[in-house]
Amino acid sequence: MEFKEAKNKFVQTWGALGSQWGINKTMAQIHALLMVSKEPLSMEDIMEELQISRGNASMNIRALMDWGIVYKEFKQGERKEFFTAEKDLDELAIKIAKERSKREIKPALKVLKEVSTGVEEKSTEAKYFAEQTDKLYEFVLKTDNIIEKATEYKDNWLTKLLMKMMK
Amino acid sequence: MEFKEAKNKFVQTWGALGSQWGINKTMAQIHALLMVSKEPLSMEDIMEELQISRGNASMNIRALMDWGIVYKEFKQGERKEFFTAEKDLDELAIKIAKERSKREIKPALKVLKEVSTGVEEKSTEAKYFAEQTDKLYEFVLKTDNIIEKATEYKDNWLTKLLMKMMK
DNA sequence: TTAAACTTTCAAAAATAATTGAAAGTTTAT
DNA sequence: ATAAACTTTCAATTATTTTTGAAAGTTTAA
Repeated sequence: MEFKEAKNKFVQTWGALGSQWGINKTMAQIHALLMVSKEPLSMEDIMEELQISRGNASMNIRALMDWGIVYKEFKQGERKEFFTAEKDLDELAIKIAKERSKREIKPALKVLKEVSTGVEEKSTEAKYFAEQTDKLYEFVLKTDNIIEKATEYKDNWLTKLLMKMMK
Repeated sequence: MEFKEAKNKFVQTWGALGSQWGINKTMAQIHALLMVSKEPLSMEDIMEELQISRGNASMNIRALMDWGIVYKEFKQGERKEFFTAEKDLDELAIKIAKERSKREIKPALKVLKEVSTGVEEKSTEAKYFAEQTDKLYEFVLKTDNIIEKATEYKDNWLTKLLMKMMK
């Protein structure tokens, strides 16, 4: 397999995986590209390599930086900005987990709490609803807590998590 | 808060959460609705409650059944089909995890393996690419294995996983 | 201060995904 | 075998999301 071909296949696959997980395809592709690039890339490089517009590149790079998984770099004597990906995979996983927890899980938990406790009605149906949403609340909360604990440790987090839970 | 209002809020929230995780909104809403319904619902019920077409209901119910998290039920003397959600949350999580692993992670792993080992070229760039994709492969594989182990246990899976890993 | 080099913004366009609804298909009862 | 009751399919439509590209904004150098 040609290097170029392999790189393209990787970038496409990572992009498709991103889509399936609610992440914009281009965003995932830029990330993929930066993951396998030894040297930081400029916006031009990225536009060129992925065949995308300047606006698209700009917006998605910004989104990746907001997630804290892509960094801006400056090169000696160069005016333009360069970008690199967070390449420590544990760190990457932690950042993504934390961000998704903050943006999606926490708000959902808030709503679950509200609806599970906020209904006065005492019909069988309403009681069942409260029961189920409460269970869901507890479950999601538990899951989120595990993620939170796990991300307190950077290296070998699972082992360390186990240690703490066992003591 | 009115029961109806709360139910609606829950269904909408669950639907939005689904979208953010790459799951069709209606699919997530149907699932949400069934989660809080004590009695099985018919396709009519679902169409009515979510204000969606018959085709939409049919396709998304089928998808939920393919995921193994919604079941068909038959009622005494009734001709039409009724549906219920898997309400055991551990079981639900396991099914979702397994299905996503099978559909998305496993195929991605295959590609990662291919591209990380398939490039002959010996340039610095190509070597770096192979290195990075290999690391990614190992990481995703490790993560997928943890999920796999975790889902071997239905109840209190984490504790049991720990036991096994500790021995 | 000016202008070149570069980045961001955002309305419009394009691409993608979800939804509809009616026809075709299936099952059940008689 | 027929028809009523119900479900599925899928081409066309609609809604949503992404992308473009040019104008506006920013920074740097001289």
